[in-house]
Amino acid sequence: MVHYSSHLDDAFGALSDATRRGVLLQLGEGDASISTLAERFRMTLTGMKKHVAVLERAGLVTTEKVGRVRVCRLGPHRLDAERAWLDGYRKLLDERFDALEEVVRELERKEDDRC
Amino acid sequence: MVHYSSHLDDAFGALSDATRRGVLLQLGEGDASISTLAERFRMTLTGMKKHVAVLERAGLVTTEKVGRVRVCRLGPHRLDAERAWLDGYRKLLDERFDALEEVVRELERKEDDRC
DNA sequence: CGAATAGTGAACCATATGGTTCAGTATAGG
DNA sequence: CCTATACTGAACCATATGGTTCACTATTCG
Repeated sequence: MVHYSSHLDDAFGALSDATRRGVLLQLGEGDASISTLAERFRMTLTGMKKHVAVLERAGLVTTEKVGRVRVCRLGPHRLDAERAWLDGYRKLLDERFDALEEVVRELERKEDDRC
Repeated sequence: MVHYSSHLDDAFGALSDATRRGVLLQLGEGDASISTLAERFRMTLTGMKKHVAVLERAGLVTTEKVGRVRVCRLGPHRLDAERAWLDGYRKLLDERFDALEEVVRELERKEDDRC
């Protein structure tokens, strides 16, 4: 079964791992090589390379091979769409909550009528 | 290898699938049964139940068995921590960008001195 | 040149997703 | 009571994660 992953899928998926979130914060301090990242997160080069690949696919990180070193830096993705989704969801929750409140008020009003 | 998943892991993981995001938006319109959701997203009951289980583990959905129907509704999780993470990341990006600008300005100043 | 360093790729392993089918259980309703 | 409905659980399948080791390549540097 082929899986068509959207931008949101990739980004949220990339953020769903503590190591990858840590790598992003680390790269915020400055560019780093695979080795540096691997050492800091106590992992093999190969393991870290896979994480970087996931981040790269999501557009969160770009890499460039300089000599024998692969330099990793933060990519252009600012997670705007993801933030927008969360905002929309919060608005939805608020509306839903308001609707429930309305129902409660309605019930209370009827209750008052009965008395 | 035991995997200790954090709250952020679970939430971002739950959001990394279009069907699950759709289910959340759908539940924003009102509570729904597994059958209703399965039909709307053209999936078997079993498949939908698994998605709901993931959303439930993330605290985004709560369910209640009423007779033979399992009613799904939006849970208490407002994704505040996830939004905060995205905000922090954006701030990090801005700071990093500012730092790069500073470097560029510095280089330009030296260039001017040389001339 | 030769050795140490940095990365790469294949292979392997365990678990989680994202689905399915199929066989069962529980309940609503005539 | 009987049947249709709604869900549940086990089993299965393919792919993605999250790791590892090991063999290999490419580069730097003395």
